[in-house]
Amino acid sequence: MLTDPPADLSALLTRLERLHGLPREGRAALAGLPLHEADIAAGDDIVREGGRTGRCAVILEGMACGYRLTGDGRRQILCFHLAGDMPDLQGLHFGTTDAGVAAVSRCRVGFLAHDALRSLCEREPRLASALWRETLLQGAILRAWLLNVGRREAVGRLAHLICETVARHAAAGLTTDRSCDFPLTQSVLADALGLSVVHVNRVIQKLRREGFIAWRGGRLTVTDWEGLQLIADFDPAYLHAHRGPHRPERLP
Amino acid sequence: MLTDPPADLSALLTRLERLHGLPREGRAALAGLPLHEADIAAGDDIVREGGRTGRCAVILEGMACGYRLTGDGRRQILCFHLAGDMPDLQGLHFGTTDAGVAAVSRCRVGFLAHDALRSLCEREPRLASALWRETLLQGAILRAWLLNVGRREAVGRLAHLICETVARHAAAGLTTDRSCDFPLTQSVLADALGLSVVHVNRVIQKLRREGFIAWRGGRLTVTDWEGLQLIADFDPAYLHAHRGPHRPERLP
DNA sequence: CGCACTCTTGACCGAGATCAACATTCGTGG
DNA sequence: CCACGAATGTTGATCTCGGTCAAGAGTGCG
Repeated sequence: MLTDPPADLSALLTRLERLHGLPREGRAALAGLPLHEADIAAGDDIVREGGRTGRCAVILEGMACGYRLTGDGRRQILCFHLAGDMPDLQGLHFGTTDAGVAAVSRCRVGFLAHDALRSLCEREPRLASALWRETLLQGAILRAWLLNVGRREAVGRLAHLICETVARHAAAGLTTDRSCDFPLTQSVLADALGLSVVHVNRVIQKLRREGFIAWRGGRLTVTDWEGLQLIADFDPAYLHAHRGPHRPERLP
Repeated sequence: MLTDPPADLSALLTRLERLHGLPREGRAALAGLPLHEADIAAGDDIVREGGRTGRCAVILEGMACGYRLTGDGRRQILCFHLAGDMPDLQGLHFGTTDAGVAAVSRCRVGFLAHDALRSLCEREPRLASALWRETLLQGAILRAWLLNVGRREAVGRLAHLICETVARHAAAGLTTDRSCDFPLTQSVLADALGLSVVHVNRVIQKLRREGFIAWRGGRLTVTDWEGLQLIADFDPAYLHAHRGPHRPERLP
C-alpha cells in the first residue's frame, strides 16, 4: 500500500497552508525543491540522535516519533509526527538534532537539503515564517506532553494522548470522524507516556472496558469523545487548529 | 537592588549575539524599539495563560518560569527563563500563548509590541532567524525536560535540572563558575520536576549530604560538578552552547 | 511581635514498576 | 498453506518509589 503512487509533498503543503497560512508562491517554490525519498521500516531511525546529515526530513506517509534516550538506554518519546510534519527543523539552524526520529509505522520520508531550504527561506520569508510557526506549534505540543507526564496519572495521560492524536489527525485533514490510524505498539505507547508496558496494557483495557475507545489492527476509534475528553482534561486550544475562517497571525 | 540602574535589553542582545549570531545591525534595530518596562513580584504572572496582549515579554532581570495547569489546578513548570530570554515568542505568531509565564524571583520585564517586532523581523531577516533559532533552543530544553520527568527517577531528575540551570547561566554569560542564582522555593522545584514538595525536600538533602551541592539564600553552588553530571546523566550538547569560536549555522 | 510562608521529619499508603509466566498474533520461509 | 519463532499482548504476585497526611521548626516580613 505504500508503494504506489509515489508520495509527494502534498501533505506538507496542505499543512503549511491550512495551519500556517502559507500562500501559493511559497508552496510552489517548496514543491519545486529536489526531494530525496526513502522508505523506512517500522522501528528504524529516520534521523539519528546527534546526526549531521545536512538535510531535513519530511514525513510523507506513515507515523514517526521523536525520542531521546537516557544514558542507561531508557527511551522517552517526545512527539508523534504525522504525514506532513517536519520532525527535525532544528537541524536547519543548528546542524545537529538532539533528538532522534524513528518510524512508528512504515514510513515514506522525503529529505530536503538544508542549503536549498535555507536559501528558499531567504527568498520567500513567508515560508520561513510558516516553518517558524510550525516550530512553535511543536513546542506547544511538547508543553502539553510535559504537563501530561509530569502531572497526570496514567489513565488521564493515555486519554490525553489519544485525544490529541485524533485532534491532530483532524486538524491536518487526515481524518474527519473520531477515528484515525494508530499503528502503535503498547511498548511504544509506554515510552510516550513515561509508563511501563504492563501498566499501559492495564490502562488500555480500562478505557476499552468502559467504552471510551475501540482499538484494533492499527485503527483507533474514540467511541465516547465527550467522556474521553473529560477524563483526559483535554482542551485543544494549544493545537491552534482554528477551524472555520482561517486567519493565522502572520509575519507578512 | 532591582531599582537602579534601569535595566535594558543588553541581556537579550548579548544572548542573541552569543548564542544565535545576530549581527550588529539587527541588534541596533532591536535596541531601538520602544520598550515598555515593568517590575513583577515573585510569584506573579508575567503572561497569563491564553492571554492576548499584543506584545512579547523579555526578561531583563530575575528568573521566570513557563507553566501549565491541569483542570484541577496542579501546576507543571515547563521551563525556567533567565535574563535575556523571551518566554512567549509564540504570541508573535499565534496571538495567544497556551502557557503562562510567572516570575520566580522578582523580575524586571520588558514588553515589545507584536506589530513593531513583526515588522522589524520583516526588515531584518537575520533577527527573525535568530528568534526562530531561539524557539528551537527552547524546544530542545523542553525535550530534555520531558525525558527527565518521564524517564529519570527523582535524584537524577533534580540533579539534571541543576546541571542544566548552571550550564545555561554560564552559556548566557551570567556566571563564570559553577554557581548561580537559584531563587526557587522547594514547591516551585516540585512543580518543575513533577514531584511532591516533601519528596523534593528529601532529595535536596541527599544531594547536600553527599556533597554535590550547596544551596543557601537563593544562591546555588555545585560542589562536585563531575559527580553531579554523572548522577544527572547530563550531556550539555542539547543546549547548543558552543563555547570557543562561535560559528552557528545561519539563514544568511 | 506575630502571622504566614517555607522547610523538615515521621508514619502510612498507593499508583505504578518489576518479575515471571503464559497467550496470541503475525511475518517468514519451507 | 502450514509451521514455527519472534514480537506483541495479557495476567498475577510482589515490591518500591514517591505521594499524602500531619505536625513541628525555622524564617522572614509587615
